Amino acid sequence: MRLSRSLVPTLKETPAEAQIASHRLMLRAGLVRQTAAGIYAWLPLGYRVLRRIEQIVREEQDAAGAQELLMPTIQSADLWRTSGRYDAYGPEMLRIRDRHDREMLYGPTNEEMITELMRQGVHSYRALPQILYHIQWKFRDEVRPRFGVMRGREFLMKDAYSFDLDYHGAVVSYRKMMLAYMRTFRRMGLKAIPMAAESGPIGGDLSHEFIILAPTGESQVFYDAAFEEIDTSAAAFDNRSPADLARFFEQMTTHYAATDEKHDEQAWTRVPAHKRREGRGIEVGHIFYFGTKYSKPLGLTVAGADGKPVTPEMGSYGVGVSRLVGAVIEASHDPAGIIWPDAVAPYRAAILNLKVGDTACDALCEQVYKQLGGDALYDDRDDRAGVKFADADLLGLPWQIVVGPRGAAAGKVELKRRATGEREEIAAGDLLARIG
RNA sequence: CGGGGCGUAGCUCAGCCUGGUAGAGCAUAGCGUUUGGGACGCUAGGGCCGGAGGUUCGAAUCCUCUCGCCCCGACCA
Repeated sequence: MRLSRSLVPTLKETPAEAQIASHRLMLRAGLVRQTAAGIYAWLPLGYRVLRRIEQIVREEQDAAGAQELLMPTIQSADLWRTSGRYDAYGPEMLRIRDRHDREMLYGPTNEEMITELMRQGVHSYRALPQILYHIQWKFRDEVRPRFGVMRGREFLMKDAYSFDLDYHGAVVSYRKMMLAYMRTFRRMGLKAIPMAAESGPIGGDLSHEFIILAPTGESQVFYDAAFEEIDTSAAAFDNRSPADLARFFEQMTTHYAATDEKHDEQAWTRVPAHKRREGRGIEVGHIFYFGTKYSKPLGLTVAGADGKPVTPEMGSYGVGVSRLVGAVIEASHDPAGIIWPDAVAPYRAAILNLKVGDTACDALCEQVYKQLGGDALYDDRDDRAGVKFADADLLGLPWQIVVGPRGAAAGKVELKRRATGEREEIAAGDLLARIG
């Protein structure tokens, strides 16, 4: 992407409304623009990040055996009346009417719809278990949207739903998703800790919030350092093995972890002092088991092995995809700007042409840009070098390739690692090998 | 939904109290000088002062209503 012909409106000054680092940086780096309270347009650079995060979520869902589908944003009120939630949900649900005065709503979640789809298409115990998910925009009419995309009214969410024949099956699905979540967040360079959450009327211990650690997070969190040592890789746990999943779940739930709201001082003192960790956290995921809460009222049954109807046990699993963009920034930035983890960066590198119009500079930049196969943001603006350095730090791509008249003639560039600030001068020909 | 605040140029804001020619910095465009960490000079463009009503000879400024947005609290991926 050539910066001179791109919609990347960077701002030197901070817009007045931005209170937290990620919101400020997303606006300043030209990733998003607010279009209404809690509603954002994703500009080209921000959209690339959103898509990369979405793709990681998708790959880990697929790896867990979940099937992707896509349900609509608009739903009919009748469906929600069947579960009793049309009235129960309250003003947070955006209700609309079409031209025939039919009552519709902009979906805040999809339990009813997925259950109805299963009811229509699945009739035998042989078809279970299944986990289905989609990545779709949701709308929740928050009383007070804030913190940019961290708490927007319209947001992109991955929501998965599991259907099992019995409680034991549901537990396996639950653990499978928990493992997928740990892998998902790790791939984005985030440290996530599952913390026990309110499980609602069903009870039990099957509800966890995933909190990622970030210095500017909303809530104070307390956890056992043992979490940092758990290897969640595919080699450590096979997600097709119930025994592995049980072992994984055991490790995830025996150590202490709680947000300030649920912090238990007595349990905390039982954690060895050198293992106690405190920090700030952001909730980026929530999983829970809720039995037949929706399958029952919506009449979802399958024929069991004995021919008798069985009402499947369900669970649902959410990840705030658009929130993750903000969360990643909260976890990874410095005073100069964003520091994208390699896995989610919109481009691998920024190319800074320090003297546009200089034959050697221009030629070398073009050559490097071509070498990177377009996976670079080429700052070819006819501007002061200072602006380019400042913007490059603000945009936070993993690598900065500085091409100036001094080195260009000799085919040399300066390579800077954004995260560490390390610089080295290398031959342009060695670039690809160096930044792999 | 309770409490507080703000709407003036693309952005940050001054002007309002005490009514009288709509401003600054940054950004943008042109020319020139510049070019290794947010340059300098000159010039130019850009405003229904959120909207409607009222008071007044005259309203960005005073009054009423309205819309939008932000912050604190209760709630949430």
